[in-house]
Amino acid sequence: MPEGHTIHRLAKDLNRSLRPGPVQASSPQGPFATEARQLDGLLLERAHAYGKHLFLDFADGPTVHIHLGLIGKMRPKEPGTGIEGAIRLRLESDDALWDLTGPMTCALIDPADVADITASLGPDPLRRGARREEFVDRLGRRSIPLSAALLDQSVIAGIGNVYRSEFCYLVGIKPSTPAKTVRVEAAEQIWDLAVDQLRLGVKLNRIVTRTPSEVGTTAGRIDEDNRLYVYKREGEPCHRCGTEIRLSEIAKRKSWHCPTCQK
DNA sequence: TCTTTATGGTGAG
DNA sequence: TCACCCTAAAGAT
Repeated sequence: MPEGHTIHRLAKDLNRSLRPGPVQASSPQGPFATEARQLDGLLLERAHAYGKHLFLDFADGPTVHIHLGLIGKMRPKEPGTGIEGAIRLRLESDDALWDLTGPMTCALIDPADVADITASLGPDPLRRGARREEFVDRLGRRSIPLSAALLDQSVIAGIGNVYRSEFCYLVGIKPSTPAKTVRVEAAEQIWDLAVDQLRLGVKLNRIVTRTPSEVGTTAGRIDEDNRLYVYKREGEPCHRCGTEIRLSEIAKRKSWHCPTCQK
């Protein structure tokens, strides 16, 4: 479930559980075996995230660049767990074990590569120093639909298909609205939303856009089927006005909105 | 036991 | 614009 919040949360968890190491690295699946051997036994300097990109810096060694893509997962396992599934990279310390499966990217890179990657990205609302004006400016230059621009990682880094629909709903704008016609105040509102929502996403390790009182909890647990306003809810009534939520396709991905609440 | 879907992105034409 | 990459769980039959 990889949008930006997932990757930043991963970086946090990896820092906490694998640092400083030394870290044992292996690639049970095979394709990354040579690279894993290069990492084996090194100290993890730090894990950090930029948008949906995860970087693991090893002391006196390379950086591992991981992008989970649509189906990739990096999951903690109980130390001693056997090999199940197609594990591209396994990282182990004395008391932690992480398995990476199905990543779009898993490669060894150097600092220049890291710079190239981050330079290609728009501001990341989860990073300190990210500038709202930068986002507003980049959004204002795009004639594509707002919902498409929010998916464009060079406009804003870390937003994915869930957040884009939810943000359009929360600001009350139809997803197909050309990005450049969105008022500056609304663009600023979207950025502020992104900062708040992704931070909450990191904290909860899941996307929850509805307010706590709306979501409801059972014994302190979040009601999983009640976390979002529009995503994957086509045909169901809007939580606010009751109108049926509509599904459309924008930028080759599904997009949901309420035709009444979003004009 | 199939087929489909998924919170993503690249490269060729 | 399209084909394609990666994996696993959910849904359909």
